[in-house]
Amino acid sequence: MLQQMNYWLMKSEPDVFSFEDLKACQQQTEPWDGIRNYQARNFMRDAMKPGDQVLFYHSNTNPPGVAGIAEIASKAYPDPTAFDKKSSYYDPKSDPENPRWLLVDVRFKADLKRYVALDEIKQIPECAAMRLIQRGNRLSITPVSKSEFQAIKNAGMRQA
DNA sequence: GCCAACGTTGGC
DNA sequence: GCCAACGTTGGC
Repeated sequence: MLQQMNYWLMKSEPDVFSFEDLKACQQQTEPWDGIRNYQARNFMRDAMKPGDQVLFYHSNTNPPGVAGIAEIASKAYPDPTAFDKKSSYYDPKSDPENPRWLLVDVRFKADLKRYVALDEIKQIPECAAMRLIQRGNRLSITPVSKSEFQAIKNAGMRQA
């Protein structure tokens, strides 16, 4: 049975974990830990599936933008950093018997020929409704439509 | 580094 | 259950 594929945009600060870092561990998967927002968690828990495609977005950098394509490599499972007192993601209110925070594994999927900066995304007509470009958006994981995903991927595959 | 926007917390 | 205070995000 052919399962419907979903598309996502996931933000990361490249100083912390960049697309190049993900690519460097190409054979392995990377746990997307530290998500401490219920909406983002619920997307992972309720809608993400292995094989879903991801726009890997660099935030808090100049310029912000989509750096490459990743893919979801696992279903959601408890985020161990929530129980690690030494982790900056430690959450004393997360009960190991009933974990509050989840993560998914992510892996490198494909390079783009070039970076697609936020300024350019704002100019793409297909992307006008994206949550990313709405004022005040802070959500680090957002669903994107197939046409939004394709429009950004196509832009990144065109030569600069 | 600034600051607007947003989510969460906790007193009441 | 309201809402002010607070901490965080992220573009600029």
